Amino acid sequence: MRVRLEDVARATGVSPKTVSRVLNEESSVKESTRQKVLAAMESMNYRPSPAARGLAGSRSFLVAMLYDNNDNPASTYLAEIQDGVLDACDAHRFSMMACPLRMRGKDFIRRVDALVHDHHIEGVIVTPPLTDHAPLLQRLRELGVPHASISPQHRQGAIGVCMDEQQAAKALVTHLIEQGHRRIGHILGIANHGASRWRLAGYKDALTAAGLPVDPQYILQGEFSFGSGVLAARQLFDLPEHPTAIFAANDDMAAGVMWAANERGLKVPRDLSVCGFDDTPLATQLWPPLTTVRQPSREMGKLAALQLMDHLRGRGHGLLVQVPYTLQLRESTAKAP
Amino acid sequence: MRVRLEDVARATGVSPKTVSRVLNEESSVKESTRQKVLAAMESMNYRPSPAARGLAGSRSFLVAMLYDNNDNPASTYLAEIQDGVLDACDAHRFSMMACPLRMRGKDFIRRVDALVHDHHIEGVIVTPPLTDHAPLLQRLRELGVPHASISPQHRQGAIGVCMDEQQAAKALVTHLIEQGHRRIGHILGIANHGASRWRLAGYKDALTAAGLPVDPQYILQGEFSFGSGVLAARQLFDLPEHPTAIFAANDDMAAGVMWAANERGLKVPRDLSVCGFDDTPLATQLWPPLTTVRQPSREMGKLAALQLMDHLRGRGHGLLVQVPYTLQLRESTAKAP
DNA sequence: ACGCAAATTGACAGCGCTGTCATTTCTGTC
DNA sequence: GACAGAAATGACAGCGCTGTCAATTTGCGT
Repeated sequence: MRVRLEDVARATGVSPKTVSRVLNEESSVKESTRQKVLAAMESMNYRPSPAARGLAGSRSFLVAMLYDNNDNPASTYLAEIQDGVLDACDAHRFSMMACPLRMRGKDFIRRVDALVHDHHIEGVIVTPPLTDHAPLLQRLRELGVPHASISPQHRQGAIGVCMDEQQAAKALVTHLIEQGHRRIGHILGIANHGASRWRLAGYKDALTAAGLPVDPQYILQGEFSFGSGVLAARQLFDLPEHPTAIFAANDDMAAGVMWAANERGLKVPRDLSVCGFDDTPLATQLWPPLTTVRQPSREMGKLAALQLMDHLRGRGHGLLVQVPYTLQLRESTAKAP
Repeated sequence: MRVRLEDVARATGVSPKTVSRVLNEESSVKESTRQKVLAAMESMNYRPSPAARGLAGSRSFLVAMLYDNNDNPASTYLAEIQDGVLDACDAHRFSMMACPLRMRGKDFIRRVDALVHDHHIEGVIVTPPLTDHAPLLQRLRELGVPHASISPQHRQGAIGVCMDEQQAAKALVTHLIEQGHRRIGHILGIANHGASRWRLAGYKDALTAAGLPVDPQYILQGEFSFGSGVLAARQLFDLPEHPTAIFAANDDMAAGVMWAANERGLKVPRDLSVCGFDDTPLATQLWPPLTTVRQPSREMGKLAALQLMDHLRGRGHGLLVQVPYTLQLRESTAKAP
């Protein structure tokens, strides 16, 4: 009923083991044999059984994408990454399992153990903020499961993909300065997230490079959410000399800033320039459209998955590739009033 | 190295087969034996190997979530559904694979075949607009793979979850009418999507119930995207007697309407009331916040998955459960000018 | 043509579980 | 207390593939 490896072997006149070798792209198969087998597989529409492969060998052709759905950055971000990962997996005949994790208690590690143990997961894609969760990385190492990270903070020896967020933030704030802004507010993301750090660092770099002071009262804590953007913006507006521009560490908070500005009767960009980071769909759905930095999440997911699979296949050592950012200058920023 | 079923059997003093029976919750096991085995499993921290179970038996404890990532409704919608599905799977020791499908050509069906064949997928969660893709459903039937649908159009005998979108839309538009609006525009979603039909039907119902005419010039085609909302809104504004309220078939298009209103210098809600549908995060990130209908996507994903798994376990026949909607009246709607 | 190392290929067991069917142990009944 | 029939358990093969290691073929130098 099902075409088995043995059937292919019989049809080709070789042993099952040889077919297995072809299937697994082992090198010790004569090219002519390989071609014959490949042809037979094709014509018989043979599809190996992952269950059998998993049982017999060690491989499972399964990778897992780990994400934190509690301390969750915008869901579109993760959705795009997932899409990219699936895309790459597809191309390499891997399958992916999505695994939401809650970074709380020991249960967290248990889930990872269970996942790896039960499904023979071969590798893992780790997304922020899990990328720097020491116990997780530690456990993965113990389990011998390679992982590729997306935007990890510790890049030493990491494999995966990253972007120069600091440079991007600096470019963005520099743009504001060039527009004549001198009092520029910044709303931080969740503490300890790499994104928060890099974006703050870039903000400071830009100010310093322009000879402007870094004034702590213009830097407020946020947590990447729309609501936290609103709250922080209100505080900034309450300052005696309120900023003429605000750089929020992500688009959601920038949207919050614009919301708060509306509330105060401040017109964007006439009275206030606003910019964010990530270029989520939201950015172009706001009025006015938001100046931000495009982060190619989908592409990043794909690249990370490719790095991981290359590594698993033993080809290449697995690298941390860097993707370029793009400034998206839109109408939410303008010359200083 | 790994605790196997056999180990548990030895520890309990029964045959492997009996342990297997306990594992699979078969009924013909004496209660006292069952308890002993269960206790041993627990204390030995036994975890069955999905690969072996898949190979030997027919079960895989895997369900797939199928979605169309081309004709994609807002990604947050799918992300929330996925979260709900994963939640339910987790509770029933099932695993889930996310499967983006492109509804084009024969390749589409091939992918489904491959999925079911390769991974022994036991059941499928189908999301709109795949819920009414005849060839897909047909194939699933042929393959003998049960599926649960989320908001299917053909509810006859379907299992899954739905919401009375027509009633919800009617309630929403009725609210507009009560606010004094007489010229109410509607922007349609993608043709043939259930969501588009129901929301239009509800819109008409409300008008008719209030004795108002259904004027075709106020009903424009959209495609659920922000951009299509902008385009449709512009056309509505160009009408000699433009509407004082617009009901867009989803939040993204409603955001587009608000964008276009800004462009025209129309003040929402003073000059124009706008409402959407779905209550995506976007709804509260707009200024003013959007009046819409809350659709509990996460919950729906969870319920659909539960229905599917109940069905797979042979418990219950699998039902089409209906979830309640909630009107979210916010500041984007007000009395007619 | 002969010998030897390297390159290919194959035989066979077994991965951890479940299906099938046989066997044993209970029930309740007369 | 013996017996039919149901309830509970077990023996055994095998799911489709790969690891190990042995067997065979090939290529090449002399």
